[in-house]
Parts: sequence; C-alpha cells; structure tokens
Amino acid sequence: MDIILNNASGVPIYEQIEEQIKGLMMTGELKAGDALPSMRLLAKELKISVITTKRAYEDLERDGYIETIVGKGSFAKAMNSELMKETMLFATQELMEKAVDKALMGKVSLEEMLEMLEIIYEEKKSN
Amino acid sequence: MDIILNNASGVPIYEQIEEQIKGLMMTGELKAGDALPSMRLLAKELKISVITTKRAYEDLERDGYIETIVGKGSFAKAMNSELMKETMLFATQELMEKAVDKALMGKVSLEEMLEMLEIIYEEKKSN
DNA sequence: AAAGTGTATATAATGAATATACACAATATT
DNA sequence: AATATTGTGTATATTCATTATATACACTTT
Repeated sequence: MDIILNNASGVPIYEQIEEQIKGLMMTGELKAGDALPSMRLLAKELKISVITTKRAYEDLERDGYIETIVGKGSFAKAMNSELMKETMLFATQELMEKAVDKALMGKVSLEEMLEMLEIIYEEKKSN
Repeated sequence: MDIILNNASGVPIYEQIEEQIKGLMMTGELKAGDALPSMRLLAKELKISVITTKRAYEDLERDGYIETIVGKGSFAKAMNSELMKETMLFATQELMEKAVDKALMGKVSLEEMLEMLEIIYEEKKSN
C-alpha cells in the first residue's frame, strides 16, 4: 500500500492514513470489495503502532468508507462518487478560502493567484 | 482590538491571535509604534488566560513583529513589506497546493478551480 | 501608594501515539 | 474430524507533547 507519512506536517498519522486511503478509493486504485492491508501489516510497513492504524480504520469505518470484520480484515465499500465529488469540492473550497485570506493580507493579486494555481495544478497533475 | 476566536477550528488560540495581529499590521490597521492592547486587557476581552496572550506576544516578538517592554506594554514594529509579501506568497502557495491535492482526488478540473478562485477572491476582496 | 504593565512557576486537561496482552477466524497438519 | 498455527481485529493502561490555566511575582508610570 502506497502510503507516505510526513512527520513534519503536523497532521496526525491516523489522519494522513485516512486521507490517503480515501484518495486511493476515489481514484479507483482501491475498488469496492478490495482488501486493505491488515492493521498489523500496515503498521509494520509504516513503522508505527497497530493502535494508530486501528484508529485510522475505525474512523474510515465510522464514515462509511470501509468495513472491518474481526479475524478477516478490512475491505473497501462501494462509494457514491457523486457525493464524493461534492465532498472534495467542498474541501477544496475551504482550503482555497484560506489561501485567498493569506493572499489578500499580502496584497497578492488575483492574477498572481490564477497563475500560481495553473502552475501548481499542471505540476501536480503530471505526477 | 478586533480579534475573533474560533474555538471549533482546532487552531490554537495563541496562533489565532498571532495570525490576526500580523494581518492587522499588514493591512496597515496597526502601524509601527502603535500600542497593542496589554496582555491583561486582551485576555479579559477574549475571556482567556493572560498566559495565552503572553504566548502569542512572545512568538510575535521572537519573529520580529512587535516589541514588548516590561511595565510599559507591547508595540508594533516597522515591517519590511517586501519580506512580508514574500512570506504571504509562500503561505498562499502552500495552501493552494493542499487545495489542488484535494481537487485532484475529486477529479475537480482546473477550469472549475480557476472559476472558484475568482469568485472567492472577489467575494473576499469586497469585504 | 496605587494601578497599570509584563513575567515565572507549577499544574491541569487534552490528544496523539505506544506496548502488550487478549479474542476471533481461517488454514494447515495430523 | 481435531487441533495447532498463523493471521486477523480489540481492549487496557500508559507515555509524551501541547495547549491552556491559576496565581503569585517584578517592573514602570502616575
């Protein structure tokens, strides 16, 4: 499982795991019914405690993304991609608002921001 | 002093204070030499502990935004507006990158994002 | 002296992350 | 079929860092 932890980011480990698994589900790399790595295996791979992977999986289950069965493992559930896009659109919007707040403080113009956005988007898209 | 705390945001109180005072300095509402509210007064206004306002003011002093004199109070320092713009530009960029990450997960197109940005920018600018 | 300012110490409350021992399910071995 | 083994998730108690606090102290101005 391709999960990359960034310890310097300040974002809790369990949250990074949650976001990235949601990401894999949304891009289709993880389909409904697919098994997720076991809590133990993922913990070993990431060199963290099982309790932290459990915390992430618990949250994902609570929010309806996955299903966990004792003794068997955890599995991706089917997701409503309409709803998903709405969710991401909303999250995008919130972050964009914060970015604009900073920009206005620094008298960064709309043109500068638009250009910045294009560059970042193309850059990230090609990765 | 117009500082608004958002307890639900998860952002530490002292950090919210720091950001908003920086904001006031950048927009010119707080000029070099101007007195900031005393730690006690601000604490009283915000209904928080003096130690929390002190923590904010300490950080601001460490980062060169203000100067604090025992028995007298805290005062805004002159700021290098070139450097300031650089700082804000950098912060803007980091937030924009996070926004793009979310957008790509949800298959939000560049065009959608550009439009979103324009709307948010104009909206916030007029406030 | 009084009332304003900032400061220092010890402490409580919360949340992230952990180690370790426990319980359940599938599979291999006999 | 019985059972040992290995793999799965679970629960408890604990450590650690960060945020926020109460309260008593020290300096400056009036």
